[in-house]
Amino acid sequence: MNKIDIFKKLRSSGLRPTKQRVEIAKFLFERDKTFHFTVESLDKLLSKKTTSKFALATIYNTVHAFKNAGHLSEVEVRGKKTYFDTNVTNHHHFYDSETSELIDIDENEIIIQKIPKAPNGKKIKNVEVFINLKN
Amino acid sequence: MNKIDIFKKLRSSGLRPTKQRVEIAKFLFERDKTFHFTVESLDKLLSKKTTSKFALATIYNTVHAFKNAGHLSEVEVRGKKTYFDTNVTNHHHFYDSETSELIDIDENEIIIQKIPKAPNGKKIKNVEVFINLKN
DNA sequence: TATTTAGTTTATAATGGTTCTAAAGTAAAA
DNA sequence: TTTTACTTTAGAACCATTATAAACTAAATA
Repeated sequence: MNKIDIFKKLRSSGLRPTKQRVEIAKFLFERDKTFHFTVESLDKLLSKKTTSKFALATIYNTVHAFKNAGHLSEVEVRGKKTYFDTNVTNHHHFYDSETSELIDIDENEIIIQKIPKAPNGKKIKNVEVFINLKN
Repeated sequence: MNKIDIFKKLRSSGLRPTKQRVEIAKFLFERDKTFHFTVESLDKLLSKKTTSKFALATIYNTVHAFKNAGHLSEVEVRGKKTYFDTNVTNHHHFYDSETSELIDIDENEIIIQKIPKAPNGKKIKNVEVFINLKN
């Protein structure tokens, strides 16, 4: 994803391509593989990999803006911090609590044969499978 | 579950049956159905249903002691608060984000036909299925 | 291009759930 | 009954996250 595409991605989401957003977007989206992070880890990585400085609040703002625009998804992981994922398709996760590492599982790698009906008046929005790992 | 059983339950977990623990245990475990709660909701319910007073720290301490003893499980729900569950068997959940309500799904109500292998050197500890509901 | 306007970044304060602390209290052992 | 070890408690501390409001900047307007 080149700079023009980054600009397009931001503009089409109603986000001004500011210096900070462009740099964070480049860092997050110019990748082949899915990337998982917390705001804290992203902050550390950004200060290593770039020369710019980012206020912590800006990282929070930007990550939320990207999430609201559908460019990031939030993954529920036991613990205090919120994890984000550059993979925004429906998919599942392995979680290794030893290393706090998430690994994506493609939607079609899991087939559920039997599932209960949703309770009265409710519908199923989505199904998340979370596989905890051990050594 | 009568008072003697509550005492046994506590004693066998190495927990002194103090006034507070017994009252909280009675409230949590003398039920037919699974009960889901957060520390906040438990605090409110206890102050309604009992005449005793409990320091918030005591509720935290007690809930963690019960969890460590295997009498409660923790459920991962998107959001800030930690949810607990009196159902400590392997099972799954519906979650209704409109009402913040959890509903248990018995383990055998979900059959997974296909599942990926665990990554190199790792094993699968457990599989959690979380079904988000909508109206 | 200069000016205005609306959106953005920033440092810092505030928030809120949870954990820590250490003093007072209580159950169990001696 | 005395001692010991564990527990409760109120309040402080913690820490991830959100709010605030002043300084800044991109984009629109003139």
